[in-house]
Amino acid sequence: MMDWEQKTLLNELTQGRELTNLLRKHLHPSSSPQTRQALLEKILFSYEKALSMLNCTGFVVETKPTGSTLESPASVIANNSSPRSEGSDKKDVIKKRKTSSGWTEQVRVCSGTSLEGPLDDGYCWRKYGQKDILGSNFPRGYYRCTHRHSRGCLATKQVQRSDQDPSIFEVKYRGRHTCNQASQFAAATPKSNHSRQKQQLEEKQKQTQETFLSFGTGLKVKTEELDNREDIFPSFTFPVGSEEVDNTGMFVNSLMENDIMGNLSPAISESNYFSVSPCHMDSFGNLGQNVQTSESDLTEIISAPTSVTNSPIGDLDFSSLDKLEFDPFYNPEIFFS
DNA sequence: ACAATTTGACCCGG
DNA sequence: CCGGGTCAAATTGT
Repeated sequence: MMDWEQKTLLNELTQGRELTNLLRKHLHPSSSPQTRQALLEKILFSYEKALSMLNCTGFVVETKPTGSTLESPASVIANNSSPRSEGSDKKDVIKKRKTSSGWTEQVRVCSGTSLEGPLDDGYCWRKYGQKDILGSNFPRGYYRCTHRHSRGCLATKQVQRSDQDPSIFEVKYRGRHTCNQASQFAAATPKSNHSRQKQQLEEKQKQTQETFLSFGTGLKVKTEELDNREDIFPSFTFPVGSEEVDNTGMFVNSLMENDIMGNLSPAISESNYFSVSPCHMDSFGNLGQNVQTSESDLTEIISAPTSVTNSPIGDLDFSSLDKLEFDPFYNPEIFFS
């Protein structure tokens, strides 16, 4: 069977096509412009994601002129492509990934004296590894988005404590979170939907609150950007981030240079739909099969693994979602080829 | 019981 | 061959 990424990719492209077809249908003047707009956004998102998967090195989405261009070689991080385990597949596809992909950004965070509760960026991370790095005294932790498999979220990060100043943690992000979903409707279970939404809200509040808190306490934050051009995604991807470092019980958090409160500025044209949103959301995203043995993600999978129907990432949370109503189209109905 | 982390093995590029 | 990244079985946590 194809590996997970391939499948996700396929889903993405397929979805893109279907959405485009839908858009064509809705080209009639009778359709609302909002609908069209929504479809458009989705399509673009699909493209974006697909491209990012294919080309981890350099998809640039016309971002703001951050100016700073880091020439630093940036750590080279190879892409995983689930190597072993499926010895069955032969020559096939996409194995040619650029290994020198850059990290979306590097953030150095110094947590002040006070370490409050799990300051977290609203994303759910799952640690999948830790390694001692030769030059360093402290190990490096590897995290990936909890919803990697269930929603195809490719976000990843590394956290490493600084040698010089142990209170500083360097956090590198890679990939963008695609686990954000709106779907106030959708939801297979309307009942739990409510509580979930509530949760979500709370999360958000907590988050902001905490963030502010930490600022108040004099958190020192420094960020640097790795060479822009190589960025898979522009910096607005991670408005606010934070991390907790296991054993030590310490926390780090990171933010982007100029925007502290998710105040994603300028040039982000229409990208604001990447608003920070917590990870607990309902979803119906799925990712069929080949999830096989792998962990708990299974529990999140709701719909049938039968095909490429649903997008693993589900919808995006376009800022204006509540207004729009493209829900109807998002049904798996056809979605296939 | 399930979900997340730990940790050594494995893989891959340089 | 080595170092860094990821996997996955075992372990720990909830």
